[in-house]
Amino acid sequence: MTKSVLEGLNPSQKQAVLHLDGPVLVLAGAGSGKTRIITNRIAHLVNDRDVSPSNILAVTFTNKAAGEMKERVEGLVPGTSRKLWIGTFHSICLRILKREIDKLEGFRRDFVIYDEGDQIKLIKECIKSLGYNEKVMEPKFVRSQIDRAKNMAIHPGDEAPSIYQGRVARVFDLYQSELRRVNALDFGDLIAYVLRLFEGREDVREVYRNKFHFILIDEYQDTNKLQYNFIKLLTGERANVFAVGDDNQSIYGWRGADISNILNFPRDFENARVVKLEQNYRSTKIILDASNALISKNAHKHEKRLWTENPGGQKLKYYEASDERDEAHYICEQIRCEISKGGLSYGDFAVFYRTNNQSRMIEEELLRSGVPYTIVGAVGFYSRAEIKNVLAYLKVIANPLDDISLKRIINVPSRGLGKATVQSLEDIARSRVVSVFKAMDIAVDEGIVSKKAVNGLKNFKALLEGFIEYSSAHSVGDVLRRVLEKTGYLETLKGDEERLRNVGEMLNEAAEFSDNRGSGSVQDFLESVILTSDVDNLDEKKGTVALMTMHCAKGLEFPVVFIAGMEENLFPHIKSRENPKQLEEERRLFYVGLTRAKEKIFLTSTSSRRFYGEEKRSTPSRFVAEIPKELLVWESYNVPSPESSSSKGGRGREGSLKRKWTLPAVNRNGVGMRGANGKHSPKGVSLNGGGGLYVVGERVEHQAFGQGIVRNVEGDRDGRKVVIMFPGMGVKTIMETFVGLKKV
DNA sequence: ACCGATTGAATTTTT
DNA sequence: TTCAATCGGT
Repeated sequence: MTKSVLEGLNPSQKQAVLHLDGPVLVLAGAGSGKTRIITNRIAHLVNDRDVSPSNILAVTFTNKAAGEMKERVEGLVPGTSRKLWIGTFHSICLRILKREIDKLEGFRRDFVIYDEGDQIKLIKECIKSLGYNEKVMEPKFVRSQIDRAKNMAIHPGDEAPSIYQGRVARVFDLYQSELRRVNALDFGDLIAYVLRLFEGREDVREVYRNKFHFILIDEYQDTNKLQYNFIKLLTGERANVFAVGDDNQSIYGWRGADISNILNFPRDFENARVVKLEQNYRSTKIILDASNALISKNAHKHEKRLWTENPGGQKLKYYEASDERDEAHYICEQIRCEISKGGLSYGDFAVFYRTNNQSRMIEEELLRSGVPYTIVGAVGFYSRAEIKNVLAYLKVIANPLDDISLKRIINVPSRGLGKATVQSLEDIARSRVVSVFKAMDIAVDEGIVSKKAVNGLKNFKALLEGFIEYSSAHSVGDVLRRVLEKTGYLETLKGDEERLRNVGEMLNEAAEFSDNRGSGSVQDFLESVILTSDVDNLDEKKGTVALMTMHCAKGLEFPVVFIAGMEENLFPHIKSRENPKQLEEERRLFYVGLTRAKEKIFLTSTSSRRFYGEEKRSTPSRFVAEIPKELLVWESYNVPSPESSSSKGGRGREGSLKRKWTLPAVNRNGVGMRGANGKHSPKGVSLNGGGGLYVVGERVEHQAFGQGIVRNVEGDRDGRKVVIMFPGMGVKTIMETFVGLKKV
């Protein structure tokens, strides 16, 4: 037995690693060392049980996780990682399809993958050509419906109840055949077609069943029906499934993840063994207690209690800012403050938020104070128009049947091929059942379009054919460089620094891709671009503060974590308010955020936030109140030291900002007073202490409003009133003597 | 066919 | 607020 495989593992971990044949569900709480379990188990299989690495399939949630796992396995058993199959469901299925898809009728191996934007464009066309009104049937909505259906393994023709009938189903149907016509697959198809292949071709299925004797799946709580079917079909009788997950971290319900996969595992797989990993090695006791308390508010979960031997640590800090700028500034100051204490570097910090748009202000503030940061995800690099254009060129080069991409670039840069020309091309394509690419020839030969357009079409077609020819013998980097040269696209971007930079960045990436992988074809590059998420590129060793949504944060850990925007209607998000199930998912999301932290957590909210240009009042999230009060410290209003705000370039806007800072911003809660005199108070409590029954910061319970937190005490001793913030219900002012009010 | 200007819609979360 | 789509004039 290889010693290193079991070294330092606790009994449950050992049990999981050593398990023999048959299904296992490892319920691995946050920070319980699940990655280690998976990698060590792989090592154990290979080293001690003579399993060939090529007979092992490991499914991870992100490419990043796959890469890390590969590395760790390689460290344990050198030489194995190359033969292992490790990757996301999507990348694994892509790998299978690239070998097998021509066994499905009407598919070719040189297909491209459509991203969300492509999907929407195609769906829009389908809606139009079916004669539906796209104002009524929103393409975006239809897309999400189709996506959902796919994730639930529903086919267009299926007799499914509800929304999948009727017009959406008709669009779905047409969309699928259009995808096939243009030789493209969407995300869901990657998995769905593998399934179809396995179902329809026993010989193919047997090849993979015989190959993958052992299947390990990480983040099992976030698998959907489609993925479940894939696993089921692949394991067959053998059922050597090793599923690792934590139902408390299921946060992708909206994407079709089916929490019942993990909840029903013991029923789905006969004789399944369940191993619980309940010891947390990541966080301080206080962080763990807070997380446990929070998640206990959820009804649906496996019973599991995380514990730790780690020391207590520091209480969570909560700061209520006046607005986003204040919030961002607070975060900035805290980071600088922690750094100045020594021992930590910028890379040890992460700032999480619910929605991507929240990153703006925080980014600005970090920039202003010179704190290095990395934003993960934001407004996707790949969703910018200039990048999409460049990618569209590559897509057409890889797959000339791709009408959507072709139409996108036909007049970029402008070459006299406008709406009318495109319309005639589409007419030709439809009537003769050919691609738009082909239709260009026909239009030229038969002179169906204007003289000017004929010329433009000729040139454009020749240009593309030149690229295609060139790409057969050159790597993406070269191809892209040539595209930019010959089309003169860069010239049209002149003056727009940012766009130029983006395209330059894209070119770098393509060149790098070619270098790293010897050949690096256009198709390979496109696949990597579309299947690679932003988190995959996050480098913790870079030494920068990481900014990301809590969804992105899954699987990561940081010594110090900030969670911004702890406000009702933002987190929990307004759209998940009505549905208790969705509310529970929001709570799990918060749980994920909290459990990323090793040492310190800062929570922040604002009392007013701008939405689309409009300022809206906001109240603290109910989740804040769900953290036991003895684990939470209310931070007072925290005025920045004079140097820090004035030394940074005093450009126009900042003047007014500074004034904001010197105002006792939130007078009504009394906390602002202390801050205004420049003194930092570690606790924003007990300011009015001594006199009345209630003190600021204290937790109270109202017979009707439930639990709340005292924000201020007003009036004199004859008629003292308490101002209380009830999470989710707002701020109320109540007589101190009211009988329905008591301390908690 | 092209350009600029006006209007309107959008904010969950992502492989 | 910011972006994209649409409109109308040239």
